[in-house]
Amino acid sequence: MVRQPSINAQHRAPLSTERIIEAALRIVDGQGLGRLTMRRLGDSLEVEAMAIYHHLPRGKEQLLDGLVAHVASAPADDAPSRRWQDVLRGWAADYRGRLMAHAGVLPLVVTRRNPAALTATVASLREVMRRGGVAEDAAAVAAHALLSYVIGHTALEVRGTGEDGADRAVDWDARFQAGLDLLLTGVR
Amino acid sequence: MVRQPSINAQHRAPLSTERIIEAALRIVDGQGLGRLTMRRLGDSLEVEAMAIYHHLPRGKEQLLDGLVAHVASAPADDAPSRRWQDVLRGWAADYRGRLMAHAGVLPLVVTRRNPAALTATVASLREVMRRGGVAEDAAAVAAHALLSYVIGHTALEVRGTGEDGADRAVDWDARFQAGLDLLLTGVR
DNA sequence: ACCTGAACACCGTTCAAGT
DNA sequence: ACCTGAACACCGTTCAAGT
Repeated sequence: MVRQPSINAQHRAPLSTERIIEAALRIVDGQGLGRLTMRRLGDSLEVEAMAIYHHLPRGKEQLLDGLVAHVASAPADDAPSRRWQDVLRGWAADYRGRLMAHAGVLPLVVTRRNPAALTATVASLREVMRRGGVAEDAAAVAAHALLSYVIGHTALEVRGTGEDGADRAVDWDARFQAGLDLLLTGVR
Repeated sequence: MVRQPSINAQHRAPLSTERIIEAALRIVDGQGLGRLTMRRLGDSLEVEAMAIYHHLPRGKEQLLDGLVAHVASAPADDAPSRRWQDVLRGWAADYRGRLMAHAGVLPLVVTRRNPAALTATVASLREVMRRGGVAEDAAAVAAHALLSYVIGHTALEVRGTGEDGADRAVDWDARFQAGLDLLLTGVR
């Protein structure tokens, strides 16, 4: 008889860092960070948990770093035709949406020691302002303040921190925009 | 023979929620959030881990909520003699110091569903501005933006996200102040 | 090279029992 | 009322082994 490859291994996309991160993100988004487990992650990839270590030798640490990199690294794309204020407003809206869509990784974004992702993002903001004619120092300050604001706002929004008294609900979209304007109008 | 109380139980301060939270904070500050364990916490209180459940029936969830409440609930104290801008500047400096001193709980502050602590804080900021003559809506927006900025900034600072290029180090104090001014000068 | 299976040292939490 | 001890179901990770 001709040898048959095992059914399990057949036509199964081979494991890759990319696929692992995506599966992990799916678990975090769907069930929360607390349920992201090496064993559960293995299950969802139809593989034993230990197979993951072949692709991520540093284990769960590396997995979490990968999630941060995947979510938090989103530089502004500078279109020369638009005013820098509008470019930053567009970026801020996108970034907020991104963080809200993956709220489970927010605690990781906030404390993982993974400079690369956020540093690239903050650098892109600074560059947008520089090209728009903002002075070096002011651009550096505003870039940091802007990213800080967006991250902090998302943290408050995701927790629903904001009843004005007890009954009046918060219009998060409006509040986000208003706070953003507060910041941007100060920049020269 | 007269009965002797057991040596272990003698002259030992009885367990209390307060003492448990403080011990937990000591572990988080000294060793990091990842090393906060019910068993280790028990050890540091010279008690079996399971004794903690008598005071915190909801277990570790309740413990983490307690840490957030302890660290994140720090309203501004309004001194009528000072300008509201200076009151907020003082509060911001304190709050930043507080979060930096307990950086390990930052991920909890950012995502735990515990409105009370942050809501009280944001309400106090709004009140300071209201009494300073800022309009209702503007005060609500600015209060949220201010807390968002301070939390976000601390998150970036604690991670050291900010090399301007590769070599130039960031003066976090100066940057924090400058970003704060950016925000406050926009408020009327 | 890539994955598995068994094993180890640890978790959070329950439950019955002690005082 | 307050704490203990044993137990349970789960973790992350190692290591030798399979193909």
